[in-house]
Amino acid sequence: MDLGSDLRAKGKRLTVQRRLVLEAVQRARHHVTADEVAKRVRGEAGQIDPSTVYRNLEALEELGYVTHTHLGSRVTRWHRADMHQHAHLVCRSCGAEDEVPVSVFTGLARRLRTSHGFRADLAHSAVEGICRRCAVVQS
Amino acid sequence: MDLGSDLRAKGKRLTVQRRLVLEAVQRARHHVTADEVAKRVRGEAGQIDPSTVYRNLEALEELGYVTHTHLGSRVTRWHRADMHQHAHLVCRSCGAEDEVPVSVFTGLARRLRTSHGFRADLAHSAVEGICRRCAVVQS
DNA sequence: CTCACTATTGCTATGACTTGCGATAACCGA
DNA sequence: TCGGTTATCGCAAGTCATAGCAATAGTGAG
Ligand SMILES: [Mn+2]
Ligand SMILES: [Mn+2]
Ligand SMILES: [Zn+2]
Ligand SMILES: [Zn+2]
Repeated sequence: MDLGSDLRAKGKRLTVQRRLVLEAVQRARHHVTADEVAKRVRGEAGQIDPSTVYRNLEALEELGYVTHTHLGSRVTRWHRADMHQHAHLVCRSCGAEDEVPVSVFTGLARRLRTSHGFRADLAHSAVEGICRRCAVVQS
Repeated sequence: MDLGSDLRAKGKRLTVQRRLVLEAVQRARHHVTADEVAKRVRGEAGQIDPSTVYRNLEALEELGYVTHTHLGSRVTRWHRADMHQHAHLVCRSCGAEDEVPVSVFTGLARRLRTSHGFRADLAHSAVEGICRRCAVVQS
């Protein structure tokens, strides 16, 4: 299915801004912030309002074209939904980011599923903690 | 040790605002937002600036008097540090919150510790996902 | 008790969103 | 192709949290 049909099937519309926002996320190699998406769109086409970017990212997420994750800072990161999944470890002390495969979480995910009926998305928010290097220094 | 000595031992000072913020968190039965702390302080004493509340919560956290966690809505919740630990499950669809004992996470925590040297604080951010009831409805 | 030092306060500004609203433009049916 | 319906847009205003700065007030020394 193409974007236009997908959108209209949900009573939504394919606007130029929406298409540009999706293309900006898809062209990005890694996760991007909403502000970076806006800058990319402005470089490609004309002006676009920040609120339009936010609303379109949300709409595209509902359709399953993009997703977002939360890393340590207060900014949300967006990326195409078909990218390989991985979780993040963020050090509370030095801010270092590390990636781990989602397979590390499958055990816990299954446990939450069976004991609470809860389908957890454990890669959605970064795991905070103390990294190896900072642990050594502090002790 | 009392609050004043604890603070001065770290080169910090015991101000009226700081004491009021701590008392507000301690009197609360559950976790409270910074804004709720501000309201409580204003009810008890006079005016207090939001930024002062935020800075004092942070200072009291460094001393180990309070902690914070992140629930679904991106709002930070504060509570006294000596409360019993538990993690949160938040449903992405209906917003329902559920509590689970931290013991559910010890296996994963140990694994991250041995394989990455990372001391994870898995109860710090709520786990997002789909709750049992919403999973049934959607399928 | 008095005073100098400086941590902390209140206020203002900035950042990252979020929301309400009137104007615009997709979309669909005739 | 045209016109009405209404999703979406841009803009203004509001929220939560953080940061810079001058005025204020804990603190410890004398
Ligand atoms: Mn999220
Ligand atoms: Mn946090
Ligand atoms: Zn670190
Ligand atoms: Zn639910």
